[in-house]
Amino acid sequence: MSLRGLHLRNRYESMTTSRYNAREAETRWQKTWDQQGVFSTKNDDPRPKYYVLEMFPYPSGRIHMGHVRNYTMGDVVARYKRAMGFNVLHPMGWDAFGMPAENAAMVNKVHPKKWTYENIAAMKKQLQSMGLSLDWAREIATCDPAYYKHQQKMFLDFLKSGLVERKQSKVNWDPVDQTVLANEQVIDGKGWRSGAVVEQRELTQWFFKISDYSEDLLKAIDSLDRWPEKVRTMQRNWIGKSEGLLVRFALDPKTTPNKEDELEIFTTRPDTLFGAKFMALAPDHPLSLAAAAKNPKLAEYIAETRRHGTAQAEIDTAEKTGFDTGIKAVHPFDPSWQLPVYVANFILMDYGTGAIFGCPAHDQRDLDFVNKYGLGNVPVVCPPNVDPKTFIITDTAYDGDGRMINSRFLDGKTIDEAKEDVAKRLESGTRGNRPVAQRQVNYRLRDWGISRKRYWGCPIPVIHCEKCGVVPVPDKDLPVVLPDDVEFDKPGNPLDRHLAWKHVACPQCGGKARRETDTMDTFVDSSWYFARFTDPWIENKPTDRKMVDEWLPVDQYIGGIEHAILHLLYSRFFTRAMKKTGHAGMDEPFAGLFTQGMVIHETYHKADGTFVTPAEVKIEAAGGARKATLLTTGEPVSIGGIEKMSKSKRNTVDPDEIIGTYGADVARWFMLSDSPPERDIEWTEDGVQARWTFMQKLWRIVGEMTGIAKKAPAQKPNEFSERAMAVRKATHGALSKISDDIDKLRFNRCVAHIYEYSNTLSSAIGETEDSNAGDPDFAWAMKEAADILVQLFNPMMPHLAEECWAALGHKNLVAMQPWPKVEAALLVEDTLTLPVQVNGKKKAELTVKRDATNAEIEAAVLTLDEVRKALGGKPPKKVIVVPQRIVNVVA
RNA sequence: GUGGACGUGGCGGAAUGGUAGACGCAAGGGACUUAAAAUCCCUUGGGAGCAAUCCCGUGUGGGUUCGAGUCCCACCGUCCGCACCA
Repeated sequence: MSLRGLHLRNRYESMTTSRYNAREAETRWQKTWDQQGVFSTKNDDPRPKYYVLEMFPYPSGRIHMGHVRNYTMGDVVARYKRAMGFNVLHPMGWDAFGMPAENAAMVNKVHPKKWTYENIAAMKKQLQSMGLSLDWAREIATCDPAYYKHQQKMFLDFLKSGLVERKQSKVNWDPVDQTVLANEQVIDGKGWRSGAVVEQRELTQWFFKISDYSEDLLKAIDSLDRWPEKVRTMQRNWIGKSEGLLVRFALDPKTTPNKEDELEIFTTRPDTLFGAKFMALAPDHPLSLAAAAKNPKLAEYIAETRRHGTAQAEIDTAEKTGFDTGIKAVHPFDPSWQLPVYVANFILMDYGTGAIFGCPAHDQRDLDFVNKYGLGNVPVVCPPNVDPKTFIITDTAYDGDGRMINSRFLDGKTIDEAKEDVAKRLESGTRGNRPVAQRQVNYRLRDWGISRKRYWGCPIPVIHCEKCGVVPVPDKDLPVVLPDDVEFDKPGNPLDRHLAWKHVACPQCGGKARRETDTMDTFVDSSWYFARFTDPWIENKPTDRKMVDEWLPVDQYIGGIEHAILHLLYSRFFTRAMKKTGHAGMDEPFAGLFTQGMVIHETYHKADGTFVTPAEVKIEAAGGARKATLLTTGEPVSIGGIEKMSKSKRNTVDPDEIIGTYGADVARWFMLSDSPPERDIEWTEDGVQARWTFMQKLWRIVGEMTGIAKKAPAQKPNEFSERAMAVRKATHGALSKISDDIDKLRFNRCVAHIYEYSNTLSSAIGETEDSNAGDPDFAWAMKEAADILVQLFNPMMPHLAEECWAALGHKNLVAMQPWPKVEAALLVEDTLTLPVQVNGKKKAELTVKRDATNAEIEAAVLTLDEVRKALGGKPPKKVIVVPQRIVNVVA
C-alpha cells in the first residue's frame, strides 16, 4: 500500500459512522450473492439467452488495471441484461498454458503446474473482490486435462476431416524461447513475445488449414455488423485477397541454365503487359538457384540478399537491386519481343509464384528498379484528360485509372476491359497442351502452424510408429496427459527428453513408437473456450450440441484491440472447423465485439532517468504548475509522458491497493467515467478521489431520501403537484437515457447522466427543508426516485447499490430486481422552449405549447423584441420552423 | 508508402445537420468552523463594456445548407493498422 493510500485510509477510518464503509459492505454483499447463488446460470432456464463474455486472462499472478476496465464493462452489461429479463451467461476462466509458466520454472525452480494454479487462486480472489457477477461454477482452466482432453479429441476429428496437415516447411524459430512462431506471431522479424530476431528453419510442423476458409472468413466479415469497423478492416487486410492471372512466359532455352523453357508469374495487372520491361525472380526461386549454380557472381548476389534481415528499418531503407541472369523471356503476345530476366531482392518467394514481370510506368517498385538499371519505361495507362502524346513517366509511377495506350489491341480500353481481354486471350492460347494463363485468386493468409516445442501446452495426440507412420491416439487413451516429472534445467523441450513418456507401443501394430512431443499453440486453447463455457461439465465430448447451439454466438464479446487479428480470426476458423466435425452448429462465434481502450498513467522519473511508481511520488499543485517529489527522500522527480501502464515504465497502479483503499465500486466507477470505453483512459489520483467523493454523496442522498420516502403512501397517488412531477420527469428521463446508453455501451454518458440526475435529486432534497416535505405525492415521487436511482447505478456500483437498497427498506436484493419501466408520458412536455435564430445565430428563446402550429410559432417569433431588432423593420425573407427543435428567421 | 480513425476550454470529454462546451476534474472566490477535514453555494472558452449587452470561437482554407463541431474538397497535425503482396 502506498503512503498516500495509508493517509487516506486513516482519514477514512476516522470518519463518522454515517459514511459508507465500502470495504466492509463489499465483502458482505459478495458473500450474500455467493450464498444465494444469484449469478449462477441454469442451462434449462426458459427465458431468452444473453451471452456476455470478456476475454479470459492469462494467469500471470495479479490482475492489472486493464483487467479491471475490461471486466467492469462486461459486468455492467451482464447485470443490466439480467435485470432486463435475460438468462445471462457470464463465465470466467483461465488461459492457463503458455511460456511464462515455463520461464518461471527455469528461473524459480517451481513447477509450471504449481505456479499456474497458485496464480489462478490469487487472481480469482482479486476478481472476486471486484464484485463481478460471474458464474464461477463454470470456471475453466485450459491446462486442466478435463479441458484439453476435448481439445485433443477435436484435433483428431479435424485430422480425420482433412483440416489438419503435417508438412515440412520453413518455420520461424525463436532462438530465445526455443520455439516455433506462426507468421502472425512474427512482428518486424522478431518474436512477438521474446522480441528476439527470428531465424528460418526447416521443420516438420502441424498445421490447421485455415487457408481453406480464406474466402469464407473474408466474406463473412460483411455479416459481422456489430464488430468495430477497424477490426473488420484489419481482418480483411490480413486475409489479403487479390485476384490476378498466372501467366506462363516462354523462356529462350538457349539462355537458361538447364534448358528450362518456361517461367510462371503472377500478376494483378495483366492490362499492363505491353508496358513490360523486365522479368524478376525471387532470390530463392528455383530458376535463380539453378542459374546461380552456374554463375558464381549470381550466387554471391543471392547470398548477399539473404544477409539482409527482415527488420523493419532495413526493409524501409533497402534499395531495390537486381542481377541480370542473361536469361531471356518471350512476351506472350509477341514472339519477337524478349525481356531480360533479373533476380531481384524485392521479390518474395512466398507470394504468388515468386516471379513477376515488371511494368515500370505503373508500379513504383518496378520504376525505381528500371531507373537504377537504365531499362526505360513505356506508359500504357493514360490518366483522364491527359494527352497520350505528351504523357511521360519519370520518377513517379502512375497507378490510377485511365485508358490504355501503346498497347496494340488494348488501346482505348479501360483498365478493367483490358484485364478481361488479356485474360481471355491468354486463357484460350496454349503452350504445350496447357493454357498460357489462368485466373487465380491469391490470399495472403497462410495456414496456422500450431506446433510448439514446449512443455506447458496441450500435447498433440499422435504417435509416430516406425512401421505405421503417424497414428492418432485412440479415443479411449485420451487425454494424453502431460507428465509431471520434468526438468527445466536445459533449453529445448522437456517432453522430448522424457523417455518414459515419449516411448510407447504403437496403438495399431504394437511395435516401437514414440509420442509426438510438440504441444499446441496456446491460441488453440482460446479458440473454443467460449463454446466449452456453455456446458463445462460434460465429460464425454467437447460440447453438448444443444447447449452450444443455444448459447452461441456470444452476444457481446469484450477485450483488447491487440487480439483484433490472431485470436479472433483463429476462433472464427475453429468454430467453422467445429461445425464441420459436428461439435457446433454455427460459423461465427462472436455476434457483437467491443474493443476497449488501454489504461494509461503519467510516468515519473528521477534525475538519473530511472522510473518510479506513482505510489512512491507525492504531487503538489502550486500556482497551476504541478511538482513531484519522492515520498521517502523528498528529492524532486520529473513528470513524464502519459503512457500505457507497464512494468518497464513503472507507471502501474495495483488494483488490490485501489480496491483495498477505496473499494471495488470506486475502481469500477472510475473505469466507466469520462473516457469513451473504446478510447484510452488516464488513471489519476484526483480522479479516484472525485469518484470516492461521489460514492459518498450517493450514499448521503439515498440516506436523506429514505427519510422522505418513509412518508410515502403505499398506493401511487392519482395527482402529482408540479414539484413532484418535476422529480418524476427527471427520474424517467434519467431512466430512459441511461438504459439507452448501456445498450449502446456508452458508459461515460451513462455516468454523466447519473451525476446529473443525482444533482437534481440533491436539489429536490434541499427544497424540502424550507417547504412542506410531507406531501404524500412528493414523498411518493421521492421514493420512486430513490429506488430507481439505486437501480440505475447498480450495474456500475453493485455493492453500494445493495447497501442503499437495504437502507431503503427492501428485503430482497437489487441484483435480482427487474429493470424499472419508463413511463413514456413523463418524457413528453406540455410546452417547449424553442431557440430562435436569426440567420443561423441564436437571438432568443420562445416558449410555446407542444401542439402549436408552425404558423402560430412563426407569428409569435416575429413579435419578439430581439427578432424585430435584428430585422430592423424589414420583413423576413423566410422563416424556418423545425417542429420541436428550432426556429430560424432569414433576414 | 498505404489504409483507417481522430483534431472541441487548463484537462477528460458532451452535442439524431438545429441553443457548442452537458457531466466530471482542476483552478479561483464565498458560507459553515477556534482551525482543519467534510459539506454546501458561486465563478471559470476568448475579447470589449459599470451594465444590459455585443463581437469572436470546435486544427487551416474553401464549399454545400435557412443553419455545419457534425456533410463535401484540399491542406496541416496526431494516433493506429498494414507494408517490397507483383
